[in-house]
Amino acid sequence: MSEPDSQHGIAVVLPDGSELDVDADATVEDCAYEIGPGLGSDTVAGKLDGELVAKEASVYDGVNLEIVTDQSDEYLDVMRHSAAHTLAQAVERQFGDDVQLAIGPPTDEGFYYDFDQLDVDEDDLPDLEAEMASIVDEDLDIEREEVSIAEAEDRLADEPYKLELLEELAAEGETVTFYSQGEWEDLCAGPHVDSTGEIGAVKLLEIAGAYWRGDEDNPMQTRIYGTAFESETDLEEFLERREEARERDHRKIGNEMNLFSIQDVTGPGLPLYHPPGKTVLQELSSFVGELNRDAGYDYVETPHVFKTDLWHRSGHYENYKDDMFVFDVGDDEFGLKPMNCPGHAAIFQDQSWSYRDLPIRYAEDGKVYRKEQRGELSGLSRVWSFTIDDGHLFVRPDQIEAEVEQIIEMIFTVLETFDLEYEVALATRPEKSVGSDEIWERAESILESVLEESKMDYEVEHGDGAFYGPKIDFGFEDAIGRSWDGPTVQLDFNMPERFDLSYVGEDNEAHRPVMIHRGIYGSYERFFMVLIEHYEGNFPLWLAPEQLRVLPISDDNLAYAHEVADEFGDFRVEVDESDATLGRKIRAAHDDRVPYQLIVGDDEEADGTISVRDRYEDQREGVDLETFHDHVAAERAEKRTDPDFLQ
RNA sequence: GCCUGGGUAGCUUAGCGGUAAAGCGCGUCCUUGGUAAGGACGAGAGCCCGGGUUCAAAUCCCGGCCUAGGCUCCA
Repeated sequence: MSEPDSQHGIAVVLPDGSELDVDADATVEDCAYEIGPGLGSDTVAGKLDGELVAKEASVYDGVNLEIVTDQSDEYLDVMRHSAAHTLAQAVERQFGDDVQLAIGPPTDEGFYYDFDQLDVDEDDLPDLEAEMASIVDEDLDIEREEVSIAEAEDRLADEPYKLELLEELAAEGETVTFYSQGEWEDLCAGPHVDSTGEIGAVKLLEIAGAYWRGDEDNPMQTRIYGTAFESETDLEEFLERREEARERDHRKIGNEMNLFSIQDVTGPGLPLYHPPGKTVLQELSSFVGELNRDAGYDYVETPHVFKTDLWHRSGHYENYKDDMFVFDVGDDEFGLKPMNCPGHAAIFQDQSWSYRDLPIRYAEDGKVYRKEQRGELSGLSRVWSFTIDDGHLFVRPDQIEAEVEQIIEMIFTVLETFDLEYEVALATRPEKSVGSDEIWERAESILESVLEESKMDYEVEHGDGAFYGPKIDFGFEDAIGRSWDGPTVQLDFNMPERFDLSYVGEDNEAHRPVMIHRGIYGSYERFFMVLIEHYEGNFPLWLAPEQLRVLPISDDNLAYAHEVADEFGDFRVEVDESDATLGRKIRAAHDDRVPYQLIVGDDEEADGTISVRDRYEDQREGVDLETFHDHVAAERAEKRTDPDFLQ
């Protein structure tokens, strides 16, 4: 930092890297006015070293300052925060002061406010929206006020949750800030817009329960979700996008395409795969099977049920029992497997190994069972029974790096094949963990260097690793924006200890191998969900349950239609034999998301050709059977995303 | 598990105290039709389950099950 010009002045750093000299007691707003009066009057809030603050906040020497105006990306957050306040004000106007306030922040998509002692249901939302609209119409000034802790306690006497927050704030400083609008005020760090009139189009979306501070032992509060935009048009666009996302929901498409069902009689979270769905899963399995074979994996198979002796040994019984299905058979206790690793460790342990044998790589499409909380179950994304494309490697410490690299490469191959978007996180040592400092450090630095080499963006989640080792997680988002874990690579120093795994080293001594857990898809269920939503059910040819459909124009062409189908016998092909018009048959094929339709009428029959139509409504007539066969065979083999014969 | 919605025909939904509806799909027939819904007729519903209120319950009340969206955890 350069020395400020005036003796009592300080310098702040602007986004373009230039420095601005201001008085030592300057606020964000003062700085803005210093830059220009237009910017000064437009200032809504500021960002100090990336943290959103009120425009009244003081700046300090050397801070990176960004001015937030109604043109900034952050403006929506500020405005939504004010909308959350307005919601709370509307609630207290309609339900009285006995309602207790918790917190009300903006979120990625809108805002929420948590209340206690509030009995509200969805029928009340329109009234609350109307009340909010009238608060917006009243154009109440939103005023910021710094208040001593003592006075704040006084003002918040009947707000127990606010008092709890205040206790923590008291440890940080002498004063806190209040924001008021009209008759209503709230303990709040801000920032906010200047008046309720600046809040644009508001919509309340949902009521949900939420534990105070997310802790199950705390009281459950009533959370009202809403969103706000600057204009009605923006709001309508948002609602439309939300509706479109629902159209992509894998549960809806799964039902339409007869991929799977989850039925009351069979139990929750236990999906049944119908023939079309199983077809896709088999294709996925053989794809990863090829990768596994190329990478030197050996397939193994383990039962779904083991005596709990195994789970005691692995530590699952002690740490994971609540999530396991456990039952007695005679005098013995058994459990459905929640993970495949103990079974694989048991296979490894069953013989002696030389350092020359390692790495040993076991693979299994292993079905596991986890007793998740009922309220968490959802479609294929969270189920009780699911199949992991599991792999467990038993490696020497010096082999970790090469193996992790190979796994990451396999994961990339898969993600690129499907053209998926994902996020990557490196999870490091948690407080409670097993293994020496030395091996943790080595393991973490290996994972980190592999990530660095791969040149992908990733986040480090400190302390988020498993107790038995660090891991790299790949995450996906579903149609409605929730994120889910997919591919994963985990190092494990614990299981080898528990199973007393060893190999004989060059020195003729027993050594402890390191175990690597990895899933390329993660779970088939979740990956299937991601794919269904990613493609909106329009699977690439190689995955499509029905790849080709022959549509005869009239019954007279039925025999020829079957001849054509026979020519494509190495594909999943059907003939539409229904008594429907051609238009109807085309419509049905589109609805069923068949990649290619082969239309055959008298013309085609006469010269032994087909008319090829794809899911984009493009069509070519008089296509030679062999030409088309060569094309689709290549399209399938190369796992191309879109049917491209006509493109 | 907890909070707030929802559960009516194979699917999507209407009905919300008084004889169970519609569209799609399905079946039969007519039609043999050249590019995203040809026509007629028909079958198909313990209105999620159990209790209660009522002359009368799909509808109101209570309990359960399932489901959607949240909260904590996880592939």
